[in-house]
Amino acid sequence: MKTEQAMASFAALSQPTRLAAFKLLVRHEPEGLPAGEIATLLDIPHNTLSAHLSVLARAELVLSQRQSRSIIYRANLDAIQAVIQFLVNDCCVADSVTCTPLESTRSFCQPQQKKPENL
Amino acid sequence: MKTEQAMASFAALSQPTRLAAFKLLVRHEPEGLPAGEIATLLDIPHNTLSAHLSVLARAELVLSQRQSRSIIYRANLDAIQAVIQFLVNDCCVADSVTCTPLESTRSFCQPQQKKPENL
DNA sequence: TTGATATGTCCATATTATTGGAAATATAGA
DNA sequence: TCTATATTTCCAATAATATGGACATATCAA
Repeated sequence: MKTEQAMASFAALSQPTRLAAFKLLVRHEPEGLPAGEIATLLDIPHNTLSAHLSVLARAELVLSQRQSRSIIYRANLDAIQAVIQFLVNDCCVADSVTCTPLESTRSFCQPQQKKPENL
Repeated sequence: MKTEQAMASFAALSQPTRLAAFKLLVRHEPEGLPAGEIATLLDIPHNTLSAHLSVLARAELVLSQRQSRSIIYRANLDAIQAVIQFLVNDCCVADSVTCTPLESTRSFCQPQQKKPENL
């Protein structure tokens, strides 16, 4: 993962509404949630949420797909896994520190059930 | 780890100079580096760095200790480990996702040699 | 006590982020 | 087509953050 993308992810997750939205979407994997329902559940105006979702999307932490009139947002678990790997490999590896090899971080977030094909 | 502290950590790491400073300190574990040397190595004014180090310190990502005229900064590996755990447990755990249990993340950043007593 | 060194604090400026009203765009159904 | 619904974009006000010059504080050595 590039440093720029890691920083974009950190910036995205450093804002309360965005962190709440992301966690909400993680809890609603793999179906996702329409933007309007996220706004309702978090009790914030739809246009404010839209701005926050676009920040999350730019950081690639969420994916979206239009479904009829709604736009369904989903957490990008691969991306958050990459952020975790970045922290382990780029921020956590000191001369005097043993880290588990890169491969073993891959086991962190493995979907149990197949993701739907339509995203 | 509290959500507030996790967000403070994300905010701290989302700024290029601060991320560079933190990574530099990780690479210089466990001796740490004086503030002035960090400023020199990153080529930024000492007062600008001082402001950034105080953000990292407020997020508890770095620890400091005065040593004569210098103030030695060190990366707080326990804190970055806690951030990783936060991501795994709070952001990565969806209904359909298996994560390795909390304990196994502890093995990530284990110092090989004893830390010096004076911090 | 004086001078040099190391770092932090104060402050003003510049930049970026957040917020939400109003209008625009996209879709669906009658 | 017209209307309702879902979401985004535009825009302007406000708030937060970043930057670095000037000054303050802390330490040491002579």
